[in-house]
Amino acid sequence: MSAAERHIAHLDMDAFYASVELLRYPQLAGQPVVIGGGRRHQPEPQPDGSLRFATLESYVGRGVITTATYAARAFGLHSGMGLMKAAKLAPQTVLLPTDFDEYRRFSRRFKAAVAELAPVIEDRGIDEIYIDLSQIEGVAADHGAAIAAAIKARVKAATGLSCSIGVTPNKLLSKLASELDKPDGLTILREADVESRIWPLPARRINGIGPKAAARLEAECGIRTIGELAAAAPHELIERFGRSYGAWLHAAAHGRDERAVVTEQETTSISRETTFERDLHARRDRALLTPVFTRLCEQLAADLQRHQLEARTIGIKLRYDDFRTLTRVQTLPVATAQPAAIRRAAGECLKRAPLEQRLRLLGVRASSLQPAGTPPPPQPPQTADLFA
DNA sequence: TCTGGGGTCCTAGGACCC
DNA sequence: TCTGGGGTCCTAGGACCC
Repeated sequence: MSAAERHIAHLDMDAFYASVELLRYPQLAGQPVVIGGGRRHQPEPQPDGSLRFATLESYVGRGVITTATYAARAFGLHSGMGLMKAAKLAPQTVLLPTDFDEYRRFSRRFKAAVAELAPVIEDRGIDEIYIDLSQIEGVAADHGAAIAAAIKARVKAATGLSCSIGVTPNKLLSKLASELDKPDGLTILREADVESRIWPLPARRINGIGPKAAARLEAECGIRTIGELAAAAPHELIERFGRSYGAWLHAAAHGRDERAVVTEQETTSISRETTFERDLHARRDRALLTPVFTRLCEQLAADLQRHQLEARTIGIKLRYDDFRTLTRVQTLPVATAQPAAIRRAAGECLKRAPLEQRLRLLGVRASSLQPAGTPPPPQPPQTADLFA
C-alpha cells in the first residue's frame, strides 16, 4: 500500500427518483413534483390523450415524500416529510407513486456506466456510490477533475440523468464535497481546503452526526459548525460522547478518515415491514392482522430464497400508536428460509411482546444469515443422550 | 391524522464456558 | 462458597443512513 494521497470520489444522483419519473413524464419538467405514498395515485389517461396527475391536496394517508424535485424543494418540501403536511404547504404539487423496480433499473445502469471508467466502486444504496480513483492513470495531475467530468458525462449519456460528484482524499470529505455544488456539481477538495470549505458547514452535515448528536453538540457544547467541532478539546468530546464516538467526532471535524472503498459487502439482515392505514389492536383487529403478519413472513421467505440465504435468527418489530418501537428476536437451532418456520418463530416472538396498545407498524426480520445449504454445526448432546 | 421501508453498526447486560 | 479475567453467543434498544 502506497502512502501517496488517495483520490476518492462520492457520486450522488440528483433528486434520483424524481429525475427518473421526469424522464417518463417530460411534461412535468420544472414543476414541483414529489414521489411517495402508495399505488393509488397513478396518472390517469384522459380522453384527449393527455395524462391527469394527482396532486398533494387529494392525498389521504400516512405516506412520506421519498424525493422532491428542486422546484418542490423551493416550497419547503423535502424527503421524509409526511405527505399530509406537504399538502398543506403546497397543495398543487404533483404526486407520483414510487416505482422501485424502475429506479433499480436506472441504478444498475448508472453504476455500470461508472464501472466502465472506474471499476473500484462501493455501493451505498440505490442512488449513490463511492469510487476509488487512486489507481487511474494521471489522476494525480488534476486531483481527479478530468476523470470525474468524464464519469458525469458517461452517466448522463447512459441514463439521461445528472449527478453530483465530490473528489477528495477520503470518503468523509467526498460525501461532503458532492453536496457543495448540487445539482450537476463537480467539486474537488484537498486537505488544505478543509478550513475554508468544510469548517463553515453545520456539524449535522457530517455523515454520522444525526439529529440527536447535533442537538447535543449544540445544547451541551454550543457547537453548531464543523469548525467549532474541530476547535473543541478532544478530551471533552470523549467525556461527553464516549471514547469511540468522541474521538471520531474530533477526527471527522478535521477531515480525517482512513476508511477504504469496500467493493463487496455481505448482507447481514433482510426485513419486511408495513405501516397500517389505521392503528390496529392486536386482539380486536386480529382478523385483519393475522393475514398481514403471515404475508410479511412469506415475503421475507421469498426474499431469502431469492438471495439463496437462510436465517438463524427471526425477529419482529412493532411500532405502537405513540411511535414507540419494540423488537423481539429468536435464534433457531437450524437456519431456515421456509415461510412456515419463519411464521412460527415470528409468532413466538409476538407472544413475548405487550399487545395492549394499538399498533401502527408490524415488521419481520431475518438475521444471522448464511448461504442456503450450509451444514448445521454439531449440536450439543441432548440430556437424554447423556444418560442413554 | 406529523413521522415509509429497507438497511448497518454500536452498546450493554446476562448466560455460559474455560 | 471467595476470588479472576476473557471469550462467545444471545437479546434489546438506539442512532444513523439512503
